[in-house]
Amino acid sequence: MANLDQIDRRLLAELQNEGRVTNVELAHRVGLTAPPCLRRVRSLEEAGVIRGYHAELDASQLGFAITVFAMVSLKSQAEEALTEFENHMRGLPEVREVHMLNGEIDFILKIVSRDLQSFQEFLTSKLTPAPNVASVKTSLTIRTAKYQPGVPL
Amino acid sequence: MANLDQIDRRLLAELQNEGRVTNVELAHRVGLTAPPCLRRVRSLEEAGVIRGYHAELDASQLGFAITVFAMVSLKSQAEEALTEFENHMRGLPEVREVHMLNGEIDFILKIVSRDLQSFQEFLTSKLTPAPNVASVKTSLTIRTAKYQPGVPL
DNA sequence: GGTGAAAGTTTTTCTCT
DNA sequence: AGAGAAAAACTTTCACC
Repeated sequence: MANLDQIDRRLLAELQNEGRVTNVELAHRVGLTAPPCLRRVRSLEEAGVIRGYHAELDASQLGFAITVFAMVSLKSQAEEALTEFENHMRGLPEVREVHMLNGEIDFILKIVSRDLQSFQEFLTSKLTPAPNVASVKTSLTIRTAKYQPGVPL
Repeated sequence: MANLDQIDRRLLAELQNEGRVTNVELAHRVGLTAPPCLRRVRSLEEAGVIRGYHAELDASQLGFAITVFAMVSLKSQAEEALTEFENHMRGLPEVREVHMLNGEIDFILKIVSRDLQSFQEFLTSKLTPAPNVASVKTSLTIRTAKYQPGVPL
């Protein structure tokens, strides 16, 4: 775990909220001048504390009306079976997130599709037949009331 | 839904993957010069197709070891009860995502905490006593095998 | 680890097509 | 809408504290 001071934390909080803020503005907000601020950002990127930057897009305006959470149980929980399933999921573009959980459900997936039809097609032809799958329960997202990716800095 | 051509889609795909790419580089990748490329990006921001930019941070390096999915059922599904619950959740920084679902479970929440103790504290003192909550089932994330926020452009 | 100034890029505006 | 040139702003390096 990286050694981070208060300035680093504020800097990361700013970048998490506003990933394209300019370095001068960022420096100003955290009380530094531009060069040391940039050095800190670069070093946080190097260290992998900052994993990358992403534009957040409006799925519905792009024609992706359907967001689904799928709870998946596997037939075997052997490490080999788990990683085979994970690798398979990495190859499916509709599957945006794969989280391995404790308890009854082995994985929760976040799936984004254009419409119900293409989701059903995906479910029956791609997800259910994936290696080791015992059961899949899906829930449609009616609406997303809060979406603040990241950590509560 | 916005009128988007192929150039817009490629541009959005690039920004979703690499949110801090420079405008000149972005222009080059989509086959434009810088000025029209910037005009397109600004207009997509204006239209809300681009909702914002975020740095993706490594939660564990920042001392947030615990990611939990909580499945919440409410006592009432009247719209007023739903929005009251949602508004309450918006005020809790540990709760990063709130998705309303169809079926048995009313909401799925993504919660990020520093450790098990602070999560338990949060669960018993903040989440379970929230207005209208009938039941909460939580699952700890063992590992996240895929995390590609956004849409499959 | 921070500062100030200078050099190199990039963003942004303007004008033209 | 897109292109090229010019102005403004930002990033990045350097020498110094």
